[in-house]
Amino acid sequence: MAGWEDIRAEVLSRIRSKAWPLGTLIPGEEALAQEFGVARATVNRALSELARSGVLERKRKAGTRVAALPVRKATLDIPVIRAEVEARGAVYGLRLLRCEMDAPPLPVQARLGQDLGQMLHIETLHLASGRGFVVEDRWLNPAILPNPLPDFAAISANEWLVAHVSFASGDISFAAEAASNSAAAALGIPQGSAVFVTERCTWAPDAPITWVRLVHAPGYRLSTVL
Amino acid sequence: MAGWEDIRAEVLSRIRSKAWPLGTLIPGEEALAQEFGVARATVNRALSELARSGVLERKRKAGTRVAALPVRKATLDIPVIRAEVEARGAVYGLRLLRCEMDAPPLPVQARLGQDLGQMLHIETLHLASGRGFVVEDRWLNPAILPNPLPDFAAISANEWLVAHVSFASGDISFAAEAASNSAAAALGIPQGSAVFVTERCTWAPDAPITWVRLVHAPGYRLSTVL
DNA sequence: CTTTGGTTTATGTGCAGACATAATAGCGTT
DNA sequence: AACGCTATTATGTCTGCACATAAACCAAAG
Repeated sequence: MAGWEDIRAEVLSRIRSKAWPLGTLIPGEEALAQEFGVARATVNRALSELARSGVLERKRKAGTRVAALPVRKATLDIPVIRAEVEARGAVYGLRLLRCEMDAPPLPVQARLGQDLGQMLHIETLHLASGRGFVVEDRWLNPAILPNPLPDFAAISANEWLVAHVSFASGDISFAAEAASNSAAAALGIPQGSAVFVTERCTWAPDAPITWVRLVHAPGYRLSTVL
Repeated sequence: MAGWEDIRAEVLSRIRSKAWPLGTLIPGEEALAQEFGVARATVNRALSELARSGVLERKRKAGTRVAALPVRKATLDIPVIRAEVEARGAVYGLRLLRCEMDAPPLPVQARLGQDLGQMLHIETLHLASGRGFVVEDRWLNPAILPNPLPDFAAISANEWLVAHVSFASGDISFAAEAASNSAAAALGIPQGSAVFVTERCTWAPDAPITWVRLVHAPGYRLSTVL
């Protein structure tokens, strides 16, 4: 019995054994379906998965070819911070450092693509079993926030947002930086330590929602399987 | 005409509008298919995509529910370094710093899960328009390498491997660290600078292939859309 | 020679029906 | 009450067919 996963495995092994070298045009779905004795839809499913993972490149009419420079596609899980802390077996806690209206700095305005005037600025220290885990520096567009606003000292902005504000698109980026004075102080680490920084920007269909910067405590690793 | 993307959009909007709150069990595929006037397969496709992106959780018999704590899933592309450099409009170059058999340090042995004895140790400096871009520190399992080995001063181990060695599984992780003496020297940056580090470990079906550590020059960002 | 437009063709997606599988819920037994 | 078996049920997948669509190719027109 040949399922789509079997087809995928067989195709993969042909690629890896160089029966179908990099860049080759492989047989069409119809031909493969006949060869494997399955329906074309099954072959389609298998090839689509392989294309999604970057092993194949497919174009209508042009056919399917083995990717010349395979680009591995890894999927990262971006959990809510509380879940991340609890997944490590630690007790989650948070401390609200700041929550006020303010004018965002220029880089933030630039990333949001427009000047929204005053925004809600929230800084939160997330704790794992009492130790600083990550500092969250967030700017929120007040115009799109549903009411009532919660007590951000009790529920993190991070978590409240995913539950109460729909988002349409966004981007995320990761970098290494030297810890700033304030972040280092909040995390209790030497100023200038190498820290892992996540920056995220999310948008509702028509307006920006939030820009957030997470400064992780030293030792943080982001990992996934390939 | 309702395609699976329309169904996906409609389901998403119901979730975001709280018509189906977080954690809710949503109607079965059959019911939705009837409501939308499409085949069950079409609903299945839409719901499967949403589950893949972390918005829904599906279990046989248990039904489909809106994820209680939405875990965003972001897909990152892991290109070959040369492609990454060229995508930035820079000219790619490489310099082989070391290529010799040696005993890997304990942490590497640990990550590979076994002591393989002597391994091939390759250090490469990748250049973008003449400037240091990333230092690659790689340990290769000599037992699984196909012959002949190329001239690693002409083609990077990175690139040669994806083209010549099949891989079955692997993991990847990212962290921020202070630059070591040797890495800082190779990249021409102050020792102790915050650098973005990628560590990857790949396996053939039955034996380890390689462990690699990439130290990126300051300013490197890894980004993707959500 | 270049451009335009139709034809061909491989993939993308749809439908209806069927069986497979996993996991729950309920039943009965000990 | 605890355990294990079975029936139920929602999702997962396959088949075979159909039509839609994008893109390459080729031929005709300018």
